[in-house]
Amino acid sequence: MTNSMTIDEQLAYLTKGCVDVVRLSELKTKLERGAPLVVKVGFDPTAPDLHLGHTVLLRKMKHFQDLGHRVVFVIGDFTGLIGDPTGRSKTRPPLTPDDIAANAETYKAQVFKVLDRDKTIVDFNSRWLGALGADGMVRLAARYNVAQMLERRDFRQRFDAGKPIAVHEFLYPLAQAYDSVFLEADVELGGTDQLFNLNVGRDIMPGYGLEAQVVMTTPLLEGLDGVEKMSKSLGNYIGVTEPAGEMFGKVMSISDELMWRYYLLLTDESEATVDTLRRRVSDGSAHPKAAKQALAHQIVSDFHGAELAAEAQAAFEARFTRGEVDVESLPRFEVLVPVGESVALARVMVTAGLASSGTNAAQKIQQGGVKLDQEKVTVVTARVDLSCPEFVLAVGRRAVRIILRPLK
RNA sequence: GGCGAGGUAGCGAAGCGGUCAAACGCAGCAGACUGUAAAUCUGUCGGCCCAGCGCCUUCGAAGGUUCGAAUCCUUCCCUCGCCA
Repeated sequence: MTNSMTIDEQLAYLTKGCVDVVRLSELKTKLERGAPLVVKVGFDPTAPDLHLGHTVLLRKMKHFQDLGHRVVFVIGDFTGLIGDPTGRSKTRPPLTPDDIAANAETYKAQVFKVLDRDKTIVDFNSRWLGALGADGMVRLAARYNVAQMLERRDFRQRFDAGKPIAVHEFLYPLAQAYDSVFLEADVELGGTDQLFNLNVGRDIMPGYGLEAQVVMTTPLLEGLDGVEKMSKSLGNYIGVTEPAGEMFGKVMSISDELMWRYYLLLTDESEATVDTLRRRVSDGSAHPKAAKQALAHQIVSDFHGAELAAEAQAAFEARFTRGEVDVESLPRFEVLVPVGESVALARVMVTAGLASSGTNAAQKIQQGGVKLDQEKVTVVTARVDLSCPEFVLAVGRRAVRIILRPLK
């Protein structure tokens, strides 16, 4: 891949999807030298449960690996003590060394689904920041001034509003910057919210006799809703450890518009390729569903391999396009029924989590959304008993397998 | 500490003595349409069941007035503005 690409092609590949590149000319110069670049990226040591939003950055790291560069994955176990003030003021509970080690392992398990394990160096910044000592820290702090710190919007706003800024918060960007000094980074990558911190590294490196690093940021990926950023707490995410079928289905559920963003940020397709496909869809020569399936296939392949991706696609087609139900794969719920008696279907729906209450269940039945073994249920007061001990209960798009067990 | 405004269902926001389980919007859910979606349209959106136009519990909390209160009175709690 490396050999065949011109410098301009490499630049296009590496900057695809990036929001900031400071500066492009410097990146070009570095690439022209032909030597592998040191590409550094810092990560929080907090418990990582990665979703596709995180992989935008990981994928960018991989792009550098593809071109033969050295990627250093820095786990910020030292900076974790400070707590990054970027993500608003949420105090982090201090992590024990055991926690950090465990989290690092979790990272590795997930991160190497995208990154090339053999080309990735994992390091901990306590290794050099811990060794810096108080005097080293003072000398580091001397290289930056308060006016520079206040360029950061977050600090500026709090300063102007008279809200407290703890002194150690200033140390966070500095410590992160020192990571770049120690590693002699050529490039540092991060999310757009990291731009300030990354630039601090740029600023102080020349003072250590180093060439300033190039700073590149990747955008926040929108979640399944297409509006909010992808996040676990908003429930609009696709986790990297999710089963292939889940993942495929979730990708298929995004809007057509959002699909192009995912194409750009979650695949290795070039911008030109994506644009072409987009044009073909809008002029009708390609089907949007086919395009989205191809996207889902690519994404699922990254995490589960092409074979499972193909299976997921086949299952999706069967389930949604042809309306088949794979009984075996449905979640099962057991319901106890007293011998000789019956149970209201509405109650069963609640037990299986298909309705929030009996009233809610009754409404769904009235609205024609409930099917028992493919038969639409129309009677609100329908009951089930042991004469039919097993059936598929479907409510809207969701279906579960109900198994009745005799009680006593 | 002083003055003012307010607390209504997941959120936003009406209601200000009966016809209020509470308008309306958003979110949610179900149906139609479809490509799985989006958009659109329809319905629904406190709970219980023997499903009637039945019953129970709601409008910051506790008391009170009244045949009857989310709506009036009292006390308390909390939030938000403004002044110190």
